Amino acid sequence: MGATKEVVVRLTKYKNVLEKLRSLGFVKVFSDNLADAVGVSPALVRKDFSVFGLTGKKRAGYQVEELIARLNHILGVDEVQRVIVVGCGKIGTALMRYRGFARERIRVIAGFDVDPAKVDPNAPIPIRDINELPYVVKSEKVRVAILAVPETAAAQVAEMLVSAGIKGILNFAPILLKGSRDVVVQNINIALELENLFCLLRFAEEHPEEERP
Amino acid sequence: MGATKEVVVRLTKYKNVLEKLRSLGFVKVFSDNLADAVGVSPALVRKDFSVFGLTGKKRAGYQVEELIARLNHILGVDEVQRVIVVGCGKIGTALMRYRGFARERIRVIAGFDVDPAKVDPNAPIPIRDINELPYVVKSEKVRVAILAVPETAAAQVAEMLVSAGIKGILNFAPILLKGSRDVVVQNINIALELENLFCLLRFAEEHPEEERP
DNA sequence: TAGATTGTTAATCGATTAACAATC
DNA sequence: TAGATTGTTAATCGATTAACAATC
Repeated sequence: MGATKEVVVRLTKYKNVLEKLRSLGFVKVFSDNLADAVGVSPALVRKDFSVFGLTGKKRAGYQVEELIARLNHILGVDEVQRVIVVGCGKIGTALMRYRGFARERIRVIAGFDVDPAKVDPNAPIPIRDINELPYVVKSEKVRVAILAVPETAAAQVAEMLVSAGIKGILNFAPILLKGSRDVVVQNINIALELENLFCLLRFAEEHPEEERP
Repeated sequence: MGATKEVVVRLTKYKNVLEKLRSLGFVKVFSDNLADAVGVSPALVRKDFSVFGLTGKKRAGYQVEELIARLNHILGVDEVQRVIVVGCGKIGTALMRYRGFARERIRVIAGFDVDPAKVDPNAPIPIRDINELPYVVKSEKVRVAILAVPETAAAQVAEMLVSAGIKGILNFAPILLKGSRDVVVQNINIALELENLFCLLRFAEEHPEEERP
């Protein structure tokens, strides 16, 4: 069994590197090159590929173009991925307009907020009342939501998302949401990441000889 | 050797749970409780604690108050942690005012941008010209920076940060920055997280019997 | 051909867990 | 005391890597 979270994360990284190589005019690539770029061992690159039946040619490496196409297929990003942003505070609004999404074929189709003052159905990316969420999710067949509400509302809104039929949540609220059989959750806790950074820093300073994680 | 990134991440999670338990009036806690809250095994909680010499009492568990104090000390968050935000676009500005930081004793002391129109040294959190960065980092002894510049500028600005003496970078730019002996890097690639989410979702749908990562 | 690189197997490594003696 | 929980050891598990035969 290969499709662990770690493998998926690496496949996505390989793909991103490959796209950069392609834009530089590369036609073929060796496991060695990808390993260096992503920071893993060449053996792991080949192993990851073999799990998904991605093959190369001995001595000739892998075809960049073909590899990208097949990775896109495996990763299911052949087509545009549609998401909604729930909570249009500062973080939410920034995410709605985040430029990095377009390049990855991710499109934010709507934002939602409880505050009537924020609602604006005619904006380029409409902001709608949160009560309309279940209806929109159903009619637009949205499967993934970005959750950017305050901590106090997070658990409750998350439940609402799940019962509306959302299958994946990228959670920016500073609370550890747990996945279930009904929903996959990815938590991004910014303050926690910073805390960890300070902490890793301290350990790095105390034990300068050890290698970096 | 225990202080891997994973252990540090878990210690921070334990601490956050403990703070919530404390606010609920808990005085003692068992490894079992913490394990459930964080989603790991009780044995792992005890192991993590023993690595850092955190001991409890058999049958009486751990003292919440004391445990928090000692975790804070171990994690080095006894005092206020000061950071700067580099790049004051939408994400950067949102991060400068992020409420989640205050609770974790993280303070953004300044923002930096290349755009003179954004510079505002008299704002509550001043925004300064990026050329002043090396000076500010030195005089204010800043060790950690949040990088929120566009992809095209990221590598170059990161180098500038390192030569200015920054020791830790939380990178929001959609580029995989690598750490070195001089700097610890934590990458948060929002688009990549979303892509992974879509992908995990697909695998979860194809293999409904398997457990969640 | 000689040399290089893949695909895969077996070995290694590290992290997690089961289990249990100690003991409150 | 009996029962419960810690702290730790040994076993397990899974992921990574080393190594090498196949072969281009």
